[in-house]
Amino acid sequence: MNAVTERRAGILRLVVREYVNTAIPVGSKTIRDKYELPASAATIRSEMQALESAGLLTHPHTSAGRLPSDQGYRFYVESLMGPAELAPDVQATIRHQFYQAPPELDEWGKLAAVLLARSLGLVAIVAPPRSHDLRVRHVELVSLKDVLALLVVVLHEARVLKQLVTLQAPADQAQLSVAGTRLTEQLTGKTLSEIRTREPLDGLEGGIERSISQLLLDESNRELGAHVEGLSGVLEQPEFQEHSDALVDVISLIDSGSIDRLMPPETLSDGSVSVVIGAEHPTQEMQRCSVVMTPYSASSGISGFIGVLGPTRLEYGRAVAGVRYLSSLLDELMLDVYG
Amino acid sequence: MNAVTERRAGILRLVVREYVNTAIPVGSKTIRDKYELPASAATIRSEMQALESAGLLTHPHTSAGRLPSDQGYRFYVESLMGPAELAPDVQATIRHQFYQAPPELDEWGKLAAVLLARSLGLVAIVAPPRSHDLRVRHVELVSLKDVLALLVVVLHEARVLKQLVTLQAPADQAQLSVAGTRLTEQLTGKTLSEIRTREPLDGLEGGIERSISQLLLDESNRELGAHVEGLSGVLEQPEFQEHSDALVDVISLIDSGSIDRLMPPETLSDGSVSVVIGAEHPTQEMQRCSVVMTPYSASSGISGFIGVLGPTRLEYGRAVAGVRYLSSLLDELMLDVYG
DNA sequence: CATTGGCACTCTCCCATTGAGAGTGCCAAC
DNA sequence: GTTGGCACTCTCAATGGGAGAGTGCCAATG
Repeated sequence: MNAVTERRAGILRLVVREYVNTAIPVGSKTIRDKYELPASAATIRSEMQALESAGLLTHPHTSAGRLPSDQGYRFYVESLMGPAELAPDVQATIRHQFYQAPPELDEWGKLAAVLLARSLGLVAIVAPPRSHDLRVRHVELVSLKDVLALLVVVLHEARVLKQLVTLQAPADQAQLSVAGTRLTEQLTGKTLSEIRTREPLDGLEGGIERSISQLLLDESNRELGAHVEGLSGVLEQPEFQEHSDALVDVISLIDSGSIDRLMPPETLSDGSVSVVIGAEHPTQEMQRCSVVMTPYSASSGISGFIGVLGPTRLEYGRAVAGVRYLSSLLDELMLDVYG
Repeated sequence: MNAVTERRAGILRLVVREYVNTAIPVGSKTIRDKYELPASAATIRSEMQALESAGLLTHPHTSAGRLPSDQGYRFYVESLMGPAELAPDVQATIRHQFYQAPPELDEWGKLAAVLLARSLGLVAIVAPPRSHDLRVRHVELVSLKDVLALLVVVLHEARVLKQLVTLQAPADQAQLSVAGTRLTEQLTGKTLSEIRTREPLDGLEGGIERSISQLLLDESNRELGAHVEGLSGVLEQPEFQEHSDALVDVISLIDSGSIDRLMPPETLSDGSVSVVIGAEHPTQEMQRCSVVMTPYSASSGISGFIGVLGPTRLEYGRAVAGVRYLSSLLDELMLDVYG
């Protein structure tokens, strides 16, 4: 009775396509006229009833067209959507833009977010990876004036941390350079915990060593500076024109920086693109939205992720393709540079 | 006839206060009952008529209460609001928070934006100052692997720039350190234009020198990373619940990063807090909003600015007080550290 | 037995009407 | 100049068709 036959699947696919494009509940007649099915409206109606009793379509009210339920979208994503790949020329264009940009993790992340947001008209979020343990590569001290100096620490993935430090006693640039070299020798390759369990240095270098510990600690606790783009695009979606309360909730989440409630890490499956549809989302305020996301650069430490967010009525195929391609591109770029 | 007498000014002040609190057009009776004026509703009505013919009040429609026009707000801000200062204990609390934060321009900016946005329920924007000419203080090279190295340039205001560079020939850390020292000697205190007019170096150092020029150029062209906070707060304002199109326009501007169209520099008067009300704003999309902002740290180069943005119906007194205090605090902090 | 045309039914959306309420504008009286 | 009174205007919310779209169901058909 409510088994999903070939034809029903075809109709579901058409309903999803049509509804995603128009945002208007789609009726049996529309589908017949527009896609020239070899069946009458009545037949399609009864098929739609079957799809509805299978939980894949819904009714806003008794006499309106059908639209996909969360499970309907789920079925579409799993079985009907087909493989999602960007066209080769699009891939080339995107790749070109990345190789033009300055080779900075932050720049890439921003570019990825902008491209995703623009092309899909959705909110795009790119969170940079965090190294689980920060490893010192180089230490440098620059004298600013009398007892004030700038401490610059270069980490293994070419990240640069800096902090103003106040010295116990005045020191000139020559002394500071020597101290920097000494500290680099002592600390290269060490993590925070390794530095802490060492025999502490004394004098000028001891003070700087403590500053470095503090700096590493601060950095590992710092909230990741995720890139969020495309708010304005999603504002124009009809679903948010009407239920503006839903939108306010989501913007509040974005605004308050609770990225992990927008794109909860637990829904990230093993390295592939995951799709979270409507009520599947663990966060209450997000249950009118869908999220398409994937981790990247999981090679070392905590991986970052890249994803898009929009109303459940979104183009899953294009979203998955875009997210997948950009994540693989980021992986590749990072591998090139940070090895 | 339409001269603004003492009493009329008092009534205007009350209308502004009442309307700012309630967002409901205020009628003659409301004002009389709530503030116990020694005059009847009819008298107040005729006074309000005078204020309206002077262009300070408006009518949404024939039989509704009055609300301030842009010029009404302007008059309020100029003449009725009184001096705007934060209470001393509030000042102390804020100051305390700043001295607890890490001494980083970026951290301060963010904190300022968060505090302003929270306390006023408005969008707060803090744009960091840009040095007109970037002056090199220190150059450092860190070897990453074979021909890949990290170039770190410290500027005069303790800003740190970094860039990955590919060397023409492999070099070990010792060679790179020597090159860094040489470059530091050669370039300390120089600006981009000064570097360019120098006799260029050759070999390894020549390549790095070109990278430094490029890095300085990129940095001076980079759009300033302004902090924007409090979007969600302003979403709840009743004016945006209704005319959500106006909101969309503003969010689009914020989202697209056109900070200078939100808070146009030309409206910044000489170092004091400026208030831009509704249609006074040069940007079309902003003419339903007001902006309260001020520059800070104008001592050297291009100053940053700090400001808030909301519907014209905003608490000008508190906004001016908050913006003024935070800008002076930022000035003070920057003077302490960057002298 | 799946498919089809036909037809009543239901629900939304739009529009006009209505009445209550709030506030004004004006006038005559003080 | 100030006041009370009163008619007037406009919004807002509720009401009630009427048109339109789409369904649900049934009986007829191949």
